[in-house]
Amino acid sequence: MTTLTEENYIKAIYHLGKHGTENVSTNAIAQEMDTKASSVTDMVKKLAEKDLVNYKKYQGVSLTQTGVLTAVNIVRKHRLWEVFLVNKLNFSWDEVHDVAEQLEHIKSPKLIDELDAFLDFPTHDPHGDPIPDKDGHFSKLDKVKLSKVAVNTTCTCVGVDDSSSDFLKYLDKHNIALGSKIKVMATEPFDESITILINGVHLSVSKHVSNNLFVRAN
Amino acid sequence: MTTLTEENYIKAIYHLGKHGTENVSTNAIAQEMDTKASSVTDMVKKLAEKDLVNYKKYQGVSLTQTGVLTAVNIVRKHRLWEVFLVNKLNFSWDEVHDVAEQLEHIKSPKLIDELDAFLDFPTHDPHGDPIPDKDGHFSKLDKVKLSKVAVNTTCTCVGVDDSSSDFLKYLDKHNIALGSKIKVMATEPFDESITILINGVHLSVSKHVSNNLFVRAN
DNA sequence: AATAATTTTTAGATAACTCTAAAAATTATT
DNA sequence: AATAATTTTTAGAGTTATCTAAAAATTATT
Repeated sequence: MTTLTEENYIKAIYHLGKHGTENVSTNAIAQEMDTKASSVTDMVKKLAEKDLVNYKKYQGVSLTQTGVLTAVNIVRKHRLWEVFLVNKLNFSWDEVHDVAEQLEHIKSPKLIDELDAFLDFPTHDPHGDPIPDKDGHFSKLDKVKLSKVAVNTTCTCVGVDDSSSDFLKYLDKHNIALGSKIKVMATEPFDESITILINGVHLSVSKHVSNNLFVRAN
Repeated sequence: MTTLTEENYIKAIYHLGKHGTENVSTNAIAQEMDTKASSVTDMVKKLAEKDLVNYKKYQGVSLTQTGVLTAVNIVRKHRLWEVFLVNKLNFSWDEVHDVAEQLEHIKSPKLIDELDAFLDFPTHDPHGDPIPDKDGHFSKLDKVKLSKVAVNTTCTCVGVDDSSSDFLKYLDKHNIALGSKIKVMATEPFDESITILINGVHLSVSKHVSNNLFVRAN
């Protein structure tokens, strides 16, 4: 059994080291977790004894296979709860994080499987990040910035990078929401704005918008 | 802010001492929490310093006003989560407790208010126990055993006392579920069985059944 | 009312996680 | 390659919550 603290360390190592595969430095973890390097060393030793991380003095840490599995499971829980909060409880995209950080540590396999089914097996969270399935596999389709989508392609809005309330208000105003279908009609090399078709309406959006809106191919 | 452990102690005192008003002995708390009396003394001192309990050496503890409020809030969260698990995630009445024990400690006022609304402001949990509202007020209507209901009265099934799978299967078989309307038709003094009307069907149920089924007047 | 039994508290220790300050190792600079 | 700067680890200590064993207070029994 992993404690709450252990889980948070594993999560940090997972996120800092490209899914836990790369070596992560003690200081990087300390910064991410808002703690001291000496505390990290202590905990990393403990995690190494539990076979959750690979650790050699002064060489940094990476996750073992078990460690990755643990991390992916936490990510799965975190993202499913985010979907629940946004889709069912009227949370906005930028309100969910703190609560999901708490909910992700609830231990009950049945709970998370039933939640998954209740939410209709979502593949991505409200920020457009993929939700791993029960076996830890991620959907192949990755989110991309709208600005990278080729002309004449249709895609689905799956998240934002800039989550400032100004930006979210702008999206609201133009009926751009999670799940909206967007077709890229034309690009304007001059100012890098693009014209999109959304809800049957043509709309010109600036470079800032297309760079901060995540979409997924269909 | 209360820690998880503090919250569990407060909950125990609340349940043992008739909503925290009566004095509770150190040993009783120790037994309830599966810990040692000396640990209880230590924690109770800490809670007293935080003004959550009234404590005089060798005299037992009761909850202060703040303590009761804290306890009621935890009860509210616990019971709302139970409703969620049963009504939305296909948990059975007897599977919910352990998970709800974890979920009740999640800290987010918005979460619990939205959950309340999402569940349509339930007044009772799957065991028939009342859910306090935001201000800590309980519904006046209390659950009673079916055996206490007067002939010719209609009531609603709100919970069970015996939650053995045999009993739950029996209820299932006769279409007795949470929310079922039950009218008491006749009582049989001879073996204390009673005849009820449920889903338009007359059914004779034994003393055991009527003593382990909780209902509420309409 | 004195003694026995029980309950509760205190004292001292342990485990998990954290910290500060100093030492050791690594990396960067000249 | 030697020295400086940085990073990482160790050593020792604090906090929270727990425990065992012994002391103190309360309650029950004779």
